[in-house]
Parts: sequence; C-alpha cells; structure tokens
Amino acid sequence: MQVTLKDIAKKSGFSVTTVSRALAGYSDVNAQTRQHIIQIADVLGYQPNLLARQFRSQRTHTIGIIIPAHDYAFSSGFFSQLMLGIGDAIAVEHYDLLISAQEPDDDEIMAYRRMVAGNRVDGMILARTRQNDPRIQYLKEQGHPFVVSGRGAPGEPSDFPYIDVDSQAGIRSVVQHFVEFGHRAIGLILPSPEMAFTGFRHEGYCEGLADAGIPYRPEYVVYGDLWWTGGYQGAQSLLDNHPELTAIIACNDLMALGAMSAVQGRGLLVGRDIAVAGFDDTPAAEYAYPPLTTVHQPIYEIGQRLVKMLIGIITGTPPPETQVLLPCKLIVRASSGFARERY
Amino acid sequence: MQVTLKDIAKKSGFSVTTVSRALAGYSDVNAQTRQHIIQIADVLGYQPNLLARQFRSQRTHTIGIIIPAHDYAFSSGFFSQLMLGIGDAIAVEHYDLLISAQEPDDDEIMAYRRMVAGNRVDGMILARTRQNDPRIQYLKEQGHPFVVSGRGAPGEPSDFPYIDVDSQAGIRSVVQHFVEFGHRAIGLILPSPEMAFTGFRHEGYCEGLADAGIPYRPEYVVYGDLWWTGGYQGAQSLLDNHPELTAIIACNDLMALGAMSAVQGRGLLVGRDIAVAGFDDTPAAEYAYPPLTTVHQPIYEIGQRLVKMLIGIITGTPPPETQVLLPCKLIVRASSGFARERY
DNA sequence: GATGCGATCCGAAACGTTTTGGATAAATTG
DNA sequence: CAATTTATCCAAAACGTTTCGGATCGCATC
Repeated sequence: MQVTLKDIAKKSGFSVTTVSRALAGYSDVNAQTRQHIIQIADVLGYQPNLLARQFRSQRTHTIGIIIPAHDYAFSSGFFSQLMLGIGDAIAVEHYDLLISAQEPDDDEIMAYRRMVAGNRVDGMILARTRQNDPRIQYLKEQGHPFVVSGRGAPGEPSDFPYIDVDSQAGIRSVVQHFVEFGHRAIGLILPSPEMAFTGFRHEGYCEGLADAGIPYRPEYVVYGDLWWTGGYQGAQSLLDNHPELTAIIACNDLMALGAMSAVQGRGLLVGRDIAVAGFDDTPAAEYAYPPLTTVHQPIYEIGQRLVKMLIGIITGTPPPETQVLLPCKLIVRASSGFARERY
Repeated sequence: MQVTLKDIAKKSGFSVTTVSRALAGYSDVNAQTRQHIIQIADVLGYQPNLLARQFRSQRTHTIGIIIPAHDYAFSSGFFSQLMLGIGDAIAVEHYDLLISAQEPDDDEIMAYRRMVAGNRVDGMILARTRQNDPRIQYLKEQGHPFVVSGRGAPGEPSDFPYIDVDSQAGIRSVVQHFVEFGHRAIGLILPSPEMAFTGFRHEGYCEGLADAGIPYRPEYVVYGDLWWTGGYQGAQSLLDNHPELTAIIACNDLMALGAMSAVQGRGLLVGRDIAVAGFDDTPAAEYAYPPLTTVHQPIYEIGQRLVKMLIGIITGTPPPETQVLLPCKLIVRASSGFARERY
C-alpha cells in the first residue's frame, strides 16, 4: 500500500540509510546515487510518513491552539481575524495548525496535556487569557514553547512571551472622545472580571474620567458575556437604572452591536440620543448601522507576529522583543457622531 | 523527561505489555493489578505519547482541512460558520482538527498528499469545490475518507459524500421575490465560473426569470471575486452599463455588501431605488444597513453533519445518507423592502 | 609500503506504543 | 487424577523514520 524507504532501498539496491540520507540532502551520498534514488522515489510516488518522521525526530512542525467548543469563538470577529493572521503566517513558515476544541465540562488542562505532553505540537498559542490563568502556569512549568495573545491581568507578572494591545489607553481615548463631544454620564459594559483584559479596560475608563474631572460612579459599570446578548442586556440594565446616561462603551464590537440594538429598541437614536462605542474594529463595526465608533487593534498582524515569535522560540532564535505591547487607535464613526450641547 | 510505559513497568514490576493493556482497559488484567498500575501512572503523571500511539495504530483521530492562505477564507462569514460547526462537532467526537494553509503558488495536491499519504489524518473535509476538482480526483483514487461541502458542478457526477444546499432553488426564490415586488430588470453577480456552485446559481436565476416570462439577458450577468470588492465592482459595472436595472442579486452576503456600497455611492437608496439580495445569511447580513435580504443556509449544521458523516465513514459506520441536499430559505429584509409600481 | 584521509555507504539502534501469540499457574470439569 | 478451561501475564515484533558509529575502498602523502 504505502511506499516506504524500504521499497526504494530494495528497488535501488542501496540501503535504507542511504536512501534516507539521499532524500534528506546529506552530502555523504554520491551525486549519481542521489539522482538515481530521487528518480525511483518519484516513480514509486514516495511520500514520507510524516507521523513516523515526527515520532522519530520529536519535531512536528505543528502549532497547537485550543478553543472552547460551543462558544462561538470562531464567529467572534476578533477570533476570525486572529486565525486569519495565524493561518497565513503558518503557511509562510510551512507549519501546520492543530486545533482541539474542548468541551466546556472537560478538564481544561487535560486538553493542553494531550497536545503538549502527548508530543503533538512544537508550540502552543494561547488566547483569551484569564486572571491567574492555569494554562499559562502549566505551560510555564512544562517549559514548552508558547506565546500568548493578551497578557496577565493588571498586577500579575507577565513573564512569558505575549503580544497585547494597550487597551487601557484605547478605552481612555474613547472616554476622551465622548467627553469632547459633551458626554459626562458614560456607561461601561465589561466582560467577566475573570478575563485578563477586563482590568485594563476598566482602568482606562477610570483614567479617562479622571482626565476630565468626572467622578467615577461604579453603578455605571456592568458586566456581561462577550457576545451580542451581553451587550444587549448590559445596555438594557444601564438604561433602565440610569436614564441620565448619554453614552455607552462596550468592550468589543459584538457587545456594542447588542447595546445599539437595545438603544434602538427603546426608540432612541444611536449617535444622537445615546452614543455607543465598541472595541476591536472588526468588519461588523463598519457594516453596522449606524457604523460603529470603535478602537482599532491590528488583530491580523498580531496573529502573524504570534506565529513568527513562537516559531522563533521553538527554533531557538526568538525575536529581540518577546513581550510586545501595541498601540491601538480610536476610529470615530456615526455611532458617536453628534456632539451634545454642554449642560 | 517524558514518562513512558517503560517507566511505569519498571516501577510497578509488571511488563510494558501489561501496563499498556491495563491502561487501555483490557479484561485480561487483574483488577488489583490495574488499580496498582493506574495509581502509579497517576503519580508519575503519565501522558501517553500520542504521536507514538498514532504511528503504531495508524489512526490519528484527526481530521484535516486545507485552506488557501492569504485568501480571507476565515473572514468570509460562511467559512467562520462552517468552522464553528466543524469545531463543535469535533469536540463532541473527541477528534482534532489539523489545518494546513497552502500558499497560492504551492502545488495544491501536494498539500493533500502530505496530509493523506503522510498519514497525518484519518479523513479530510473539502470546501469550496471547483469544476472538475482535482482534489476530489486525488482523494477518490487514494480511497481516503473524505466529505465535501458542496457538490460537483452541474453536469458532473457527484459520486462522493457531500452536503450541499439547493442554491439553485434558493436563487430562484430570490428572483421570484424580486418579480413579485415589481422588478423586471434584475442583475446577477456571480463568482468565478470555476466554482462548482456558480452553475447552480446561474441556473436558478434563469429558472426564476423563465417562471415570470422575463427573457434572459446575458449582459445582466457579471462575474467577480467572492469578496466585498467583487460585489462592489460587479455592481458598478452593472449600473454603469445598464441603468435600467432595479435589482441586483449577489452570490454571497459579502458581495452583496459591496454591491450595496456601490449603490449607495451613487446616491441611490438600497431597497427603494435598487433592491439588493445576498446569499448565505451570515451575521453581517443582519447587521448591515439596510439589513440584507438573503438566502439562509444552515451552515453551522452543515459543518456539524460533515464531521459526523466523515467520522462515520472513517469508522465504517456511515450514515444512511451520504449525499445530502438541503433546502435553503429566503429571508426578506429591508434591502429589498419596497415594492415597485409596475410599469 | 605503511599511513592517513576523504568519499561513500550501511547495519543496527532508537523513538513509545499496540498487538500477536503464547506461557504459566490456578481453577474447573469429567 | 487427568484433561480442560480460565485468569493473568509477558517477550518480541512491528509501525517508518533518522541517526550513531563505524566499514570499505581508492588515493594521496610521507
């Protein structure tokens, strides 16, 4: 069935060793011999058994990533963009990507153990870090190469390779923008406090208010899940309890779309009655109605750089910077389009 | 470093065979022995070397998919949804997903050979079939399990397992809807004729016109790439050359968004001046402004069923139906919201 | 003529697992 | 008690590759 080195050896009259070395391009095989062997391999349609090769050489040329199943991760815009960057970089580097989707009630570390201790990948990419993330703990103590999209929560050490965006400054700039447009009662919808970046966004919000001399009011901050419904429910709760609010910041675009929907459902006009802003600048932000003010982060490039960094670490040639904090940029669109008169 | 069966054997006093069989749950090992071995495995933190296991047993519990790099595949909405379904089903079945991204100038079949003949996966999922798709040829002659999202182009035999949607009927229903709303000059933007489904959508368009007694005019049909720009340019060209058009059908939602943008760029109102429809019913269709009339297809479920079907084929228990044609459903939204007076 | 050296080749081990085909001793059966 | 069955265990082979440590031979060097 399968053509192996042994078949080529038999047909060519050379040993398996020589065949292997000929095909691998070693210099201790005669040029004619090599030609001969290559030709026979060609005729037989030889395709190396990569599993055997990986097993023997302990290198898989594969990068792993574990995503939570039933979590709409792939649909989140952010994740799609990240995967796009990862996928393209992986193609360039001739690596493969092994994805394991983990059932919510399965032991999380188990999925990582299977990949790492199971020898299936040379390195791992982590996304959506949480406070005190046990996955990072595990990978650190294993000494297995990994890179992280995002960093430790505020106050935690981030003593591992990561790429993150300065979302603190990002949210701060949103608040600043809102304040410039005359808003003073600004709501914030955060994702679960467990997420590592939640703290940074919260801090950015506080800083923005402080810049403008607006007192921080904890009741203006609510929490929700990372998706449409989280934004919708968060906005409902904010608007129910605090009708004085004139602006809402959601922590990603999808939540912002949900928030816009809640605003519109009350007969209010997004952008005029209530300003809304998101985060990420996914394509949906542009297509939304009204188009969404948001904070752009270079997600695609982050995906690419994560792969390059990880492969550098794997091959022992890490890039000079392995802890990267990128700036992000406010994108003003119609969802915050109208300045308010000051009052 | 790595804990192997040998280590457990040494520590427990039993042979490697017995340890292996104990952990694998065979009945020919004493209950106490098994307990003992399991406990030692636990203490040592044994994690089987999956690479070795796969290599030996010729089963990887992994499904492969190859995506074109630099192709925005992950961002296409359709693909994200499909991956979501695939990922979730894979988690349920405890399989993994191996993704290889193929550089555009690499030999396409090579990527498949690496996966298939390289023994890296038990089966493959193919998407975006083309006319006379060489990948299908290859996988058929290899006798390697695979399933296809989409089927052969019209006229080609589809003698392989697939799941597709009856997009011919789908487009036909869009035309019918447009006709009912008074449109008679309806443009169509198709993707490359090379794509297998292009033929079906074209036929559906022709049928729809025939139903209404409207003569088919080939100049109302243009071709573009599958993304935003394809729709934008297609619509530009249609509107430039045929100002009498009052409706445009694009072959997916992203193209429809591009077409809407072209319409709006001319100061025309989508839905009133020019009706626009898409295909797929991705989330972007709902968030768009105006919300997009489109044809819903159950992409997530297709992804799930593809995985189930493939695993069935791999394990020798294929589902009763391995060639599935699903209905799709017209979703009318504001982008085709206004009926025209007949003229 | 012995020595050394470069070019070319190869046998055997190794990677960690599963499986095959028994071996052994105890228990059961006739 | 002999024969058979059952329960429990194991040695060795096998999967296909890479690599280690030579082996062989012709040729140049001293």
